[in-house]
Amino acid sequence: MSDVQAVAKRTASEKEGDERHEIIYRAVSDAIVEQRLKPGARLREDALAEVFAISRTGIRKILQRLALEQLVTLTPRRGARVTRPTANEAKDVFDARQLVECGLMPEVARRIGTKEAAELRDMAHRERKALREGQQSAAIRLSADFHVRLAQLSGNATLAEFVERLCSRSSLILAVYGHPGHLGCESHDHDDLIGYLEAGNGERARAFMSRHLKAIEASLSMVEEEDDVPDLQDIFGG
Amino acid sequence: MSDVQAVAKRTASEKEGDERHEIIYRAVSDAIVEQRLKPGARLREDALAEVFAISRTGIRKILQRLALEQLVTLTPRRGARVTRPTANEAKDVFDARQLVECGLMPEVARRIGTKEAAELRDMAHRERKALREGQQSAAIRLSADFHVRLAQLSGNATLAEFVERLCSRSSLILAVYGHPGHLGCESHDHDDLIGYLEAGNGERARAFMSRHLKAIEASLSMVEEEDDVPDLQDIFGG
DNA sequence: TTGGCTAATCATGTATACAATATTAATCAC
DNA sequence: GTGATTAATATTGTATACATGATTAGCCAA
Repeated sequence: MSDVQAVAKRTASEKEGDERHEIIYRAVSDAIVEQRLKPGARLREDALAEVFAISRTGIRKILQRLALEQLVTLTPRRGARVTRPTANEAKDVFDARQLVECGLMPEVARRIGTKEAAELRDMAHRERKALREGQQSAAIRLSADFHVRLAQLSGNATLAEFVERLCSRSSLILAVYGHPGHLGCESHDHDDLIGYLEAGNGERARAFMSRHLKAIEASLSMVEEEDDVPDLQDIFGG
Repeated sequence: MSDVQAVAKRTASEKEGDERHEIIYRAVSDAIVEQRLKPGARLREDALAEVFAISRTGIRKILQRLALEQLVTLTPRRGARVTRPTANEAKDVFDARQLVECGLMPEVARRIGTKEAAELRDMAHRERKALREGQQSAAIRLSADFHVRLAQLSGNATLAEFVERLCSRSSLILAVYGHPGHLGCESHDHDDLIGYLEAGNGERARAFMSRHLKAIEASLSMVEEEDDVPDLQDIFGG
């Protein structure tokens, strides 16, 4: 039995039965966000059902949830694949982040305390460490978690959940359009941001977050790779 | 069979088979948004399965989708009910609308054309008509649709979908905390807004939308009714 | 009547069986 | 060898059966 199975079963017996689904959902979701499952990867129901030792019924429920969060794409009778975001979707996601994440900064600056700031600093620290040590997946996750935690500090659960979705999708976007090895967020950006927030300077934090997000978006190479019916004439010079 | 034929056939079958679920989903979703199904109403799987003549499997899929959109609340082993939003959730939803809908106005003002403005005017017109004629459900739907259509005009599908969710939840909030007969949106607000947008005055539109949303929120009576263990001493004067 | 116990009923959670469809492999004609 | 046609295989879609847990009803005792 794999680790994932063991964890799922143990927790199931300890907690209530419904918790198992949540764990499996997180396992798949994490794998996608951390880019261990890459965009375009096929997710067969049977295979997942075997890996997690539950029936296809439970897997389908989880796949549908992931589909509504736009992490996987469900094509009727052709199954599930990890979503490959289009250039348009990427633009929408980053525009949305500009509007929401920047808009939240003043409120976060008002609410943040020394404890929360310390927690954020710790996350930023671990992110840099993961980057230095070449732990790509951990770094990606910590970067996304940082932005989500920030949004949660606004106290608005609805907006925080929305930001969480946007960050997950951003991870997919980076996987498709980002340069390998280059994570979206610059090393010290997050630390600088915490400084402005802790100083209560909401407007400064807002402006910095705006630049931060623009920098990430600018680092992408937005070329739609057309993997269906490539024009050979065009490629090999007709 | 050629590729083109295969694609054509697949697309055809998609429209047939999967469309039924979508129709049923809309039927339930509409009933909730239009307040024909009121917050707290029980949604039994068997009953729904019988009404729509499909098996419980399909119903569960739909209920789970509605649960993720927070229109229904799924309690393990106790089934589904139309969500009864808390006061906190209501505040979060309207704060989110302030941030997002207002933030979109400048872009909408830039993009709106005469055709789009006419469409919006027609919706506003039909909304007023429905209100006059006492068609509560129709008025609620048209009001929500107006806000959603507006968000769609921004060109950002991600944000538009988010606004759609917020408007659906707002309908639930109005059902619980609103005064009966008094719809959230004032009669001529929507028309005024279109005027600002068509004039290309994004900032004016933004400010107006802000006041508009604040007015709706202010019209609510935010008293959490405790339906479990009501204090009889308190109620009947101890 | 109130309180607590047990049994019966009902509703949901899960797995599995079967049907429908897509994909792949094999065959044949040109 | 290329292309088309058919057979096979694989994979998802749907319904149903059974298990599990919740609610209600009935009963008896205090």
